[in-house]
Amino acid sequence: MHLEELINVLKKRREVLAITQEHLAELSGVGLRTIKALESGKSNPTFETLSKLADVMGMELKLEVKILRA
Amino acid sequence: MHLEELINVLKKRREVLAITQEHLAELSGVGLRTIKALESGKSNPTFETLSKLADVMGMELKLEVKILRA
DNA sequence: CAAAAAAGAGCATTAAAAAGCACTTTTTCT
DNA sequence: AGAAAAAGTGCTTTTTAATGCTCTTTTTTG
Repeated sequence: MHLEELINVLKKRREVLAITQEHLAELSGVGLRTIKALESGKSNPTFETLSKLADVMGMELKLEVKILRA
Repeated sequence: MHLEELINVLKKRREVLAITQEHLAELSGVGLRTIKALESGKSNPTFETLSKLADVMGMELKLEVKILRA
């Protein structure tokens, strides 16, 4: 999953939960500025930032060996 | 997946592939110092760093909505 | 066991993530 | 259309990730 894709998943999830960037900032403890930069594709977020956002939106980060396809 | 777990997965994968930190650094373009710090749990890696390492070791990062369990 | 290789750690520098503030643009809603 | 809310941007500061170099410790291997 590339960064753009990950960003889209985050945004979509926030949309589904119907919460604002500001509310997400409060819930997650991640700065609003950081969320804005992230969602608008202007940053290379740290694991911790992604983790905080994922946690509070009921998501999880995974690192897996790729499945081989025929 | 928490950071410690992710680190373990990365280390295990490198072990399976039987490559050294140095070789991984060359393959991935991530600095050796960065890999050492990451694997010894002394950093909060960026998405880009994790992505480079995952790519070259045939792994992938995922962000998913958590599955509800009974 | 001794040598070699690999991993980990200290120190310093550079680049950039995170953060807050204020302002603009876009979207939403009445 | 106009108001209000939300999202995005510029600027700045602080913190820290990433990096390289050197050295120590640990692990592997002959």
